[in-house]
Amino acid sequence: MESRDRRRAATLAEIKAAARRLLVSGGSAAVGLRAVARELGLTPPALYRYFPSHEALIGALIADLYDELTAALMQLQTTEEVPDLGERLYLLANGLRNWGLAHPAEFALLFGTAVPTPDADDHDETPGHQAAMRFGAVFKELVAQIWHWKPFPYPPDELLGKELIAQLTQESEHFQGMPPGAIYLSLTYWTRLYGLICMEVFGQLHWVLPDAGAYFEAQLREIGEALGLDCPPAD
Amino acid sequence: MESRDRRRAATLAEIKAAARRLLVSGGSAAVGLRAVARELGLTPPALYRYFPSHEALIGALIADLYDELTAALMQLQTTEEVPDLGERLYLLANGLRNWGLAHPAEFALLFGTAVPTPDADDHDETPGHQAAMRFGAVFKELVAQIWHWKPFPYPPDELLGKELIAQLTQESEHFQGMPPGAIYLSLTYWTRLYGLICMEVFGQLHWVLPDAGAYFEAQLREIGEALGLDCPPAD
DNA sequence: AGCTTGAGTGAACAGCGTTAACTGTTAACG
DNA sequence: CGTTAACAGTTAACGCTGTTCACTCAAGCT
Repeated sequence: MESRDRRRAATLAEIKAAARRLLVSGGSAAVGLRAVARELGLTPPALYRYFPSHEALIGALIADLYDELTAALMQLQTTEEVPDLGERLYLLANGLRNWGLAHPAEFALLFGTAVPTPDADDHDETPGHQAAMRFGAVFKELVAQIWHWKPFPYPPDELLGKELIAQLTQESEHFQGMPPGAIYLSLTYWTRLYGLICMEVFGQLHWVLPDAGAYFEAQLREIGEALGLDCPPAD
Repeated sequence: MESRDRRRAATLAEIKAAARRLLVSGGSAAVGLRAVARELGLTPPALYRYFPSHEALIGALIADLYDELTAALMQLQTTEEVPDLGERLYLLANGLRNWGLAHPAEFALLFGTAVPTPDADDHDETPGHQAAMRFGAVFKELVAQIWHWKPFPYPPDELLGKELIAQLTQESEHFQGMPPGAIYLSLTYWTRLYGLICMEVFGQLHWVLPDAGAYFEAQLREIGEALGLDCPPAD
């Protein structure tokens, strides 16, 4: 005798499972309210008992995917107990890339063209945004750990400019007290990694590199060395 | 007495103008066949005299925007006659960023989530893709000019790895005979610039930097120096 | 047992891209 | 000059979308 709440939770999970199935097979455009309902043998209005709108359904799916990705990356760090934090970062970076390559549709939903809408006042308190923050924290915390474990040399303040230093100093508390120059390098790592993976997954590197694997490796070595981590050689 | 062809060309231009107006005011989702027709005081099927489908209309709009961006960047290089090629690259990079920040909706249409569809066989011979190639050539040619003007030091082959060197060597003819290491650095420049601008325009940097201008400047200096260009100091 | 809650349905609305058949106007040709 | 063919544009309709409202019916709680 399934309790009513359990039944509800079960169908809710089925809905999101069907939504994801459609996402994988046909891209984000294929995950429509009616299509999801069709997948479950329900009529479209039935889904409104579970989500207030189509957008909310997509939002929940996004949040789930973020959490799944976050969990996968955290597990990647902890299963094989790697003491070297630099190697952990390497695993993390490759984990994100592999996830993106293995799940391009999901990746596109999470990281493709996020905020073109300039509606400022509604602070993103959506579950998707919060899950994105949790995801970002994985990298942020590991980089901060690396800094406190083996502080890496960072560019002198004169090179970054007063204004940037001021902005980065303001973020110091969110980076566990790292100095602005170190935050700059961390941000550079994230920026380059993110851009690289997006370009590869979205196929914007095909015109010059059919297989960007080797390029990614080289870039990863470069930005790893910038953080004072000794990386494995190329060949 | 307007010739028939002229009238046709005029309405065709009006259609694309209306489409762009809708794009700017409401994002790419607002650019619908019926909305465009409404904007011109026409009925939706009338547009099928000018475009075989909604997708084709969007494609033409994309091609136009690419060409406009390309023209703006090329003009930026030639109006003020700057002999220093490094400064030209700097102007180009800033020009692309400024265009993206000034026209976020258009930028998103061009560079947001381009190729999630894994349909391989239909070689992209669409006007949009061709215009994108023309756009990319602007950067590619300038970087090649810089190389032949003042060859910059590039990482030794051992650092990049045999496979990457092999891939880059294959692209040497498309880069005016540049050695693989130099192509690698050029690619790095483009990759970092592109990723940086996308992240800023799409608002994925807001959570750490409300105004990414100073960060962009610093990054530009960094990648410029990697190409042997002496950049203006920070403050 | 009776009342309430809630999941699900059917019908409907507005909007979307697209097609077919049809109406004028306009340019071209014998 | 008059005929004809091409062409811009319309109306009506199809199937699709997200969404709302009124309704049914079974399960749960008191």
